[in-house]
Amino acid sequence: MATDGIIHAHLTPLPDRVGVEGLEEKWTKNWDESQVFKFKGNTDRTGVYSIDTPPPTVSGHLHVGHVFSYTHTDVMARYKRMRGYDVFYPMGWDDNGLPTERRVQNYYGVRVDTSLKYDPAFKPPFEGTEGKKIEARDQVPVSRQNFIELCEKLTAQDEKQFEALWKTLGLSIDWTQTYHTIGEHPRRVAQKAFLRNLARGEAYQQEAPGLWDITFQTAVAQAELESREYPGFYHKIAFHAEDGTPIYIETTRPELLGACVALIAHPDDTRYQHLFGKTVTSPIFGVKVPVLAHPKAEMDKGVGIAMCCTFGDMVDVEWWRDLKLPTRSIITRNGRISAETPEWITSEAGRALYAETATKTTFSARKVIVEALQASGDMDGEPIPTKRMTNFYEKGDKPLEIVTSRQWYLSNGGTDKKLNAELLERGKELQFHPGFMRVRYDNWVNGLNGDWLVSRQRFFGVPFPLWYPVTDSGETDYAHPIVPSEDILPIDPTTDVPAGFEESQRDVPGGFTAEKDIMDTWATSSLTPQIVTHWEEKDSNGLFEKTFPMDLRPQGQDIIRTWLFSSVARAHLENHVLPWKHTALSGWILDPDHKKMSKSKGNVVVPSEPIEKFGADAVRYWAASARLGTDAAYDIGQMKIGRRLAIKLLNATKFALSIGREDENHHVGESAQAAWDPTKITEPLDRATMAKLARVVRTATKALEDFDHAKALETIETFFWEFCDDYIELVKNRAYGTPDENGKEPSGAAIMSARTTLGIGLDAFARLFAPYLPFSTEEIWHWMHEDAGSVHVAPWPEAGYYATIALKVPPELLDHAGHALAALRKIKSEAKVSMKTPILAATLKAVPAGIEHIKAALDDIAQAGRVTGKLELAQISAGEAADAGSASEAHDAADVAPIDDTEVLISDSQLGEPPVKKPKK
RNA sequence: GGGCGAUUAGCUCAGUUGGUUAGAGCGCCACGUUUACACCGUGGAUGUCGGGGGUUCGAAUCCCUCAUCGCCCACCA
Repeated sequence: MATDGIIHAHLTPLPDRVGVEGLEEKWTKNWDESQVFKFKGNTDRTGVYSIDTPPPTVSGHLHVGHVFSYTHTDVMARYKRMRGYDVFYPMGWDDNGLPTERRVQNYYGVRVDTSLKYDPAFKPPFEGTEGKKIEARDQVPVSRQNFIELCEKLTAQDEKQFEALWKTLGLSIDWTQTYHTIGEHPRRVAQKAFLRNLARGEAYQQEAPGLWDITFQTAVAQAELESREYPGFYHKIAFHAEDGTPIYIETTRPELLGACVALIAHPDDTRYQHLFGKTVTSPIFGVKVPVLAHPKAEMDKGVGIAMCCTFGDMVDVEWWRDLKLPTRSIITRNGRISAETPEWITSEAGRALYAETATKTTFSARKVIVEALQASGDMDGEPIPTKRMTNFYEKGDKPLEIVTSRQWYLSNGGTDKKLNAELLERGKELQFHPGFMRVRYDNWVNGLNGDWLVSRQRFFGVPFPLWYPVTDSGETDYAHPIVPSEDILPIDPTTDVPAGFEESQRDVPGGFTAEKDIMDTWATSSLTPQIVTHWEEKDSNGLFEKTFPMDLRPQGQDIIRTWLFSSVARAHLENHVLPWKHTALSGWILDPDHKKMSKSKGNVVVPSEPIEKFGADAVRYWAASARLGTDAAYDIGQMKIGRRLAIKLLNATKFALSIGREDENHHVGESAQAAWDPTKITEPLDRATMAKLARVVRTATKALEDFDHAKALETIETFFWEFCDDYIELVKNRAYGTPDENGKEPSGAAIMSARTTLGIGLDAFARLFAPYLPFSTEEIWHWMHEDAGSVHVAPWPEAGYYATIALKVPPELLDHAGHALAALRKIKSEAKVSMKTPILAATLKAVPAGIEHIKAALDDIAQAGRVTGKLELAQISAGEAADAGSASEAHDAADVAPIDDTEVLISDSQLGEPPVKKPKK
């Protein structure tokens, strides 16, 4: 826009008939070529808006829920771009972790073996076996590096597909900034950040009992837990006091009887006071265990006294730690009872029973023990079925066991109260949208019960960049890890050799050995702000300083405890800042029956389907209609409305542009120049329309600043329909220059005023709708501004500009004029005649201000309503009308209707003859 | 058990610091080919604001309570 406020338009030929088909392809190609969404990086941090995009998992398919939340982000990105920000909007792909590992295994028929060397000539045994599982015995072992290469190969195909879909949806991503989480750069960042944590003492290793998944054979972090209902049985079992009295306990896990180290009751429990400090004997096994008191024992649960085993659950761990109990572990890492009979079971009967359970699964072992207890009479009654909540690994399907192992931990405020308080403080600093989502963060941080367990006993992922010395006697010296220098990262310790050693010294006394564990996938994902901004990267070119800390983290509400929290923790420890100012949480997508969409329910909608059917703008409209944090139903109806809106926008713009052309002695279909000079807007109705536009721009802008994209859309959309239904209808004749009933033509100034208002109005709508309907707005933008570049880098409309045009004319003038027209239309609608039917006479009634407004637009109203005779005006007050309505039913129906200040009533109307229908051509 | 959110027309949802007689779209009904739009236009009908209690001149809105739904956390004897 020029400084004189004149909007110069270069009008291109218009189509005879408009449609939304094909716009995605046309403009996606154009945007690719012109690189409108490329981050420029030529301003400082204040001119940049940076977005930490969630990298979708590239295994499998996207579903329509992705479309939903990514559209929310894209609306914001496009809005900020139009506000003049250099928007930094990268896309990542998450291909680090179990889903990808399993997929690559099945697709290529390979599995990782960290003992193998990298083979550059490796060819996988299978290719493209999607869908059918390759049995483990048919999988060929490969080195980690080979596995990563296969993963990159496979995901590259998916990424292409995903990228195409995102582009079709109109996401304004800078595709030159793409990353994937197992890629070299993210691996380097993850390892470097870990080494920094290690150097500062925030990363440490510990041998401790912890939750363990027996299927995946790995330790699991608190954040990856999921409680699920799991069926079990209560067994009432008798221990025996020294005098032989049975002491009954209740347990759901009798198979752990052999691992029992104590019985525990609450210190205040009078029933067991006499037993504290004494020992009891376990049934059959005959092992003596102490009866102890601990406040964590609950008097009203079961019989009030519990068997403490190492380890049945996390409370056992607490008791074991607090009461310094011995470790008597009988469950192995694969979830089976260990083969060797433990030395603490000494009785013959006990050892025989144990041998019977050895190497059995917990399920089978339980059966053996229960039968034995029933036979010996130590079980009271039958097992009572129960459903209890049990911890599962979120990706696993067997309950977690507790085993003791050496693991790496990262401080996250789970043990350090000061850090915990600092992280809570960061949570307060972060602006959550919607705000109530903050409590989920607070709940999580307050409920942490240990540091972040980051090591996983898996093979695919980012390796810990560590080796350990092997002593001369062949022991691994975990206490003195060997670290690489930062400049050689990323490394794989199973194939790379630490400085000062040679490959021949691997795993030999006096040499070194690799840390074979990999990091939790969140250990990489938690660093996406550092990854995308090229923290500490040589090729950064100052990118980090221009983009970090970032502005926005959009993400799902389900991963506040993982992705959001761990990112905050990492940035706090490494950069001493919050990684972003805002976080935007989208809701769930529910199917039309309000069930959450998920693969297992089989109700997932593939996003390409609705995009193809209704158009990308329509699907975006549906997504953008839902506020942040609010669940939304998959709603085809809403998409149809979006499609209708886009088509309406095309048609209204076509009209506004075609009508302006005749003035230039041009016909529709030809190019033309136009200059929409705001000083040419002189008619009160036109000014009122600009006044309302100013108000709409102000409201929409404020809503977008508050991350309320849905409210902004609603505001813009409502006014757009008013603009079409009322304003355009009112000024159509004037804009055409149509003479009135008396043959009087509108003045040139009046014609120009209408045409300019139409032009400036539609120019504004193109820009206001641009974040929501990027394709149709780009189409119309190019109809009116052929050489002006993309609407998506055009400036966002400013309320002040339109307010200046409006001068002091109030927006209510448009409302009154619109309601007056509606009143005239109602006469015809109720008489069931064509809108072309002339009105011979009518009286319009409105509040005094309304009368003034109607007078100011009377010619337009009369002509739009085809009033050929006298149009009278009569003043009423809102109060009068309401009183009249309730006091008497003798009034005209219209008088009884409740009115507000902008309502216009009608009476004494008289219709003429409907026009004769013209025969069809 | 603790917490968060929701409950408004047949459906999907707005409803601001409490303020006249609670709104929109879809769907429904009726009418209308009108030189932007039949992928359309015009007009109309539609409510125990989940229940109960309270504060107030006045409550969809604030407080208490109950119910239902969704989610988060805790609960493994």
